[in-house]
Amino acid sequence: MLRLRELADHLGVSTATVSRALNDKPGVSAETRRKVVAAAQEMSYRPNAAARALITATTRTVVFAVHRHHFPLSVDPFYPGIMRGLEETLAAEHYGVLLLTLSDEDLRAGPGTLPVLQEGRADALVAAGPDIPPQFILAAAGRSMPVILVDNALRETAIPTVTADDPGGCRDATRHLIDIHGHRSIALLRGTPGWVSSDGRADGYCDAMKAAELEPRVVSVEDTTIATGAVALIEVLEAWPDTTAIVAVNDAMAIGAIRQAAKLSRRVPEDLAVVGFDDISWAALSDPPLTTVRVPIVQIGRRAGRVLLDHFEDVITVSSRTTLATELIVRSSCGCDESPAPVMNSSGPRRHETDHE
Amino acid sequence: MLRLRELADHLGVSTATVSRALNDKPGVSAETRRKVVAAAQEMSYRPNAAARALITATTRTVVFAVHRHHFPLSVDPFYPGIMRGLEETLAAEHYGVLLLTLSDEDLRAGPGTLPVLQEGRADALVAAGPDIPPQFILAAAGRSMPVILVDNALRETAIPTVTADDPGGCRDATRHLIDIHGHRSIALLRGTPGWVSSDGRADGYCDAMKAAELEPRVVSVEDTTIATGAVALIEVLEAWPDTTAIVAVNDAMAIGAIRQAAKLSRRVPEDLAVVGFDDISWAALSDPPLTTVRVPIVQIGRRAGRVLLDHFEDVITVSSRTTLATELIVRSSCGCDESPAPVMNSSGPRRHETDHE
DNA sequence: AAGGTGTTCGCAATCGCTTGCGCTATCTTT
DNA sequence: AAAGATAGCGCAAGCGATTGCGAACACCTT
Repeated sequence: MLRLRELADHLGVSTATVSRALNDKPGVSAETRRKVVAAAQEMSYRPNAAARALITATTRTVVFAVHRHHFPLSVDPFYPGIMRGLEETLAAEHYGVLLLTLSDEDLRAGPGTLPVLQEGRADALVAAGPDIPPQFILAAAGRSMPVILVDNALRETAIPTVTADDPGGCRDATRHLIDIHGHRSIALLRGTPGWVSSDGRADGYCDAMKAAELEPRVVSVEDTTIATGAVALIEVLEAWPDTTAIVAVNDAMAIGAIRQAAKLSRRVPEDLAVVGFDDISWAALSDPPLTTVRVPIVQIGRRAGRVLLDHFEDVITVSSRTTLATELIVRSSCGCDESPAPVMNSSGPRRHETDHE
Repeated sequence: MLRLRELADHLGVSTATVSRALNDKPGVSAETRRKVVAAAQEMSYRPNAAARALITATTRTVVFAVHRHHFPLSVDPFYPGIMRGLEETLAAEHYGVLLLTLSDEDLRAGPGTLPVLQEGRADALVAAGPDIPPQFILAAAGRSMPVILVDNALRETAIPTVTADDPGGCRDATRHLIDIHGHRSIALLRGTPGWVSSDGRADGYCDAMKAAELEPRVVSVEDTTIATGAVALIEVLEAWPDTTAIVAVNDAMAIGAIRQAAKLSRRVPEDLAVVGFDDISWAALSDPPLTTVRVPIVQIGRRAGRVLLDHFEDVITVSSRTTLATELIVRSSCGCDESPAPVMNSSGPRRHETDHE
């Protein structure tokens, strides 16, 4: 491998000059800079990352951390999609993304035991998903490593966050059932409380119901899978037999509900309208095709990347909580015969952010 | 951050001794070693990765490269699953895994333009998938960076490889249709020729057919999606209307075929038996549930990790081509009413490998 | 003509760790 | 008892980049 020294000797200048020329630092004449850049290009010189990292204390690497059981999710490549978005935008600036899958053990032991986070191998941590415990996140943030959360949020902290507009998306979906199809008896199938996405979606449902002066009907179950979706539907129909429409906090539960409805010989959407959330790839392929709320998975990752790049560029940000718009994807499981043009989330793209300096 | 120097001063020994003690190098008494290790633990000392990398010319990092459009695949988290397996086993030895998603442009330009591969930021490259062009792989391997291929292979090279037993799996699936269900008119739905997985699976199908003295019926289409599966089925039925069973090279095509069969009012499995390949999460959920061949996704990644670790441990390997066993998962789309115990791939786990030294 | 200002560039220190080599003390051998 | 072998440890030289500081030079200003 060609070293800086050799390039400098070849040009008859000092390493200092070459370094400054290549890094766009002042103190080099335009003429010299041109020559240096040309020679570097010509001889295909690449700076050694380790040497640079040693002195700049910066690695151009960020860690993407996610619960091991959720990468990928059994049913959907949600976090891989986010990671890909992150990698796309960071790679453009020559940053790399390290994957770190966390076992339950790791989460209990905290970030102190993870070499990747401890040996100065990364400049920042992107923690994905609501099941990374706050104490883990705070411990990582405490070690003066920038942390940013995706598909998660922590109240009472200044930790930057990128999420989808869960409340808005679920509000739109619920409203669609109320306004377009005239449903009055709409139940929510939700998962584990405490997860920000589930909570946000539940809030959106309740908002829409209350705005229409309807009584919310909520069933909570552990986990948000096809199996629990089926169970939740049974509970709903026992508690409120007159229910005509279902909002599920994710597509897996919605599909579970649809399958359970078939077993109970309730036709979807004639007897029971169903809408989901996420727009996983199989939503379009279920029978009937599932009306759902698309979350901009890759864009979440991209935006997280942008936030980080701003941070590295010394754009000092006091607080940064980004919410990305969702999109209602209308298919036939809600009773719409043919798909009209997609309806944008009424709240539109939003970014709550306070930039300073 | 605590430096080696400070630890050494604290103990009243030299940095050399501390370094040797911590790295299990000879030249330190058991007693001193004990003390050093204890103090390091106590003061939670972590070596600086950059400094170490600079002198050892080794980074404890490997790159996982995959085509950007395939991470994740639209329908299935195949490569994320492999990456997770890779990360799991490498993390145990304190190695990190960098994700690199390659655009078509990157693939054309070659590895020379990618900072992550050029700046000495990684010790090895794991290239995933059949659509990374040979020239790209060879160029990367040429730069004295170890390369290993997963879900791909290159003839006439010594590049280590980890793949699933595609021929074996497809042979088993085909045999199942012949031996258990007595089918004689079995067609193969296959995708783009040249992709090792597709080719291997097609070979396995042909082998089984020839062994039973049956005429192969093969339809090739571009791409292996639900849509092309449907198209391929139409072609099959036009060419051979008496076909009673279908082998598809992946589950997406199989599901496409099942859906198309429904449109043509052929019942599955009564009029047409269908088997797929991959066992994606939705195979069990399709209607009818899909008989398919499970490929050990995460294990492929794990094995790739092991091969790399061996390499880093200076286990010199002349050639290494690992084939992992698949498993036939019998569900009702092939005509089996209830699922018997899963049938192991008859070829069993195999590893063609020549270790030297 | 002397001094001031500004630009361009090189010297050398530094980042935190590893490791070859040499020194000392202890142990074994003849 | 002298000489050689061995083990344990420290000194100091790197690894390949970045960067503060001063030197050299050109160009103005008084």
